[in-house]
Amino acid sequence: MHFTEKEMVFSNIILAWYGTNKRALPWRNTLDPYRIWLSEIMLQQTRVAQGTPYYHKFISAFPKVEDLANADEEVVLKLWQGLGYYSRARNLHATAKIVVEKYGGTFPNTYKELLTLKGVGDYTASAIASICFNEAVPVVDGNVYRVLSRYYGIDLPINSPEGIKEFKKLAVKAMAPKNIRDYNQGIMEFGALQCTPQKPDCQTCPLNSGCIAYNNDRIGSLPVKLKKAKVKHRYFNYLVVVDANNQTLVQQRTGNGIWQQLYEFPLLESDREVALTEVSKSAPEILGVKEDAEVYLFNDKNIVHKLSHQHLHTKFWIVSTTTILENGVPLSTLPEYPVPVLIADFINTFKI
DNA sequence: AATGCGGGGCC
DNA sequence: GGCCCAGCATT
Repeated sequence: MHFTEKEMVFSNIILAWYGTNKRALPWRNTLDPYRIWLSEIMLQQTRVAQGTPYYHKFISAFPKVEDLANADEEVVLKLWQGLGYYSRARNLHATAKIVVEKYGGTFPNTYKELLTLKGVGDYTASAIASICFNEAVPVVDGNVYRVLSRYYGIDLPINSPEGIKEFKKLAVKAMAPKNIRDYNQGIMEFGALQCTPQKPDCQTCPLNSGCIAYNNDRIGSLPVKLKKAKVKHRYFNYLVVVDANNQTLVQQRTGNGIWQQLYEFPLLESDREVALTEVSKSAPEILGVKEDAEVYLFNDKNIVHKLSHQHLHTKFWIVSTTTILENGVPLSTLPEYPVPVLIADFINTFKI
């Protein structure tokens, strides 16, 4: 292996910077693969500040991987509620079961084997392998893309196949294989705290003299990222039925799309807004209640729930019926179901 | 090679 | 309103 001086300088500065600037995060006091894995899954596309409370909740509820494996999926999803990207929770649960059943409760200890686990891709396998087992594999996350693209002046789009390949190669060259555990965490921490997306602190940056972006006034234009698709607008009409026993109906989302396995009220989706008369006409049949049900709109203005690629224009319709629901659940039990934030917010404000 | 998948914080 | 966040799976 050959190291150029530039790469030695880079990794050494990252290591030195990390030594004096690293935060005391809850998963930094352990090398337990279970805890590292849990933290890494939670932090995928998620800020440390948002993920941290969930890490504590999960460690408290499931101290060992066996505890997680033995839990009901619904309990796992309920604890995950609000963190988003719910496939992570389902894959987390599935992987816990595999680790227990196939690996006897001990996580695999190589990048290659870790990569076979559900929800564990190149980044996460590298993170676990390097942090827990000192395997010399570089992590490439959003922070690393930003730091490398700026320091080395690389303008390949970080979300293009070619860019992903090139940055991975560069990451291999730039890393400190003998101190991979600290180097990997260090470059991410550096990206999170010093070389930030907006207004990086270049004045105090220990890498600024060798930083191509900084020295060519290109900080604001690196990294390069291809634009994503436009947001799609959807119109959700939730039918919140209330029967004479204060019961309502909920259902689990199945199939493809958002919020798989989470609960919601019976949903009437349309390509544009619908009026009270239309809802009044169709609600009884959808819900299986008498025609004389009374329908009124709960939220005067649309609630616009924003996801990355979708804006959900939502109305909650209260359907009051004298019918006693066969499959109804007490309104008081609604807080027990794993639901999307859109539904959780409604439940919190809907008090009869 | 593209697209879908959450929610929140910051500007 | 746009961007980004310790990315992954699917097509």
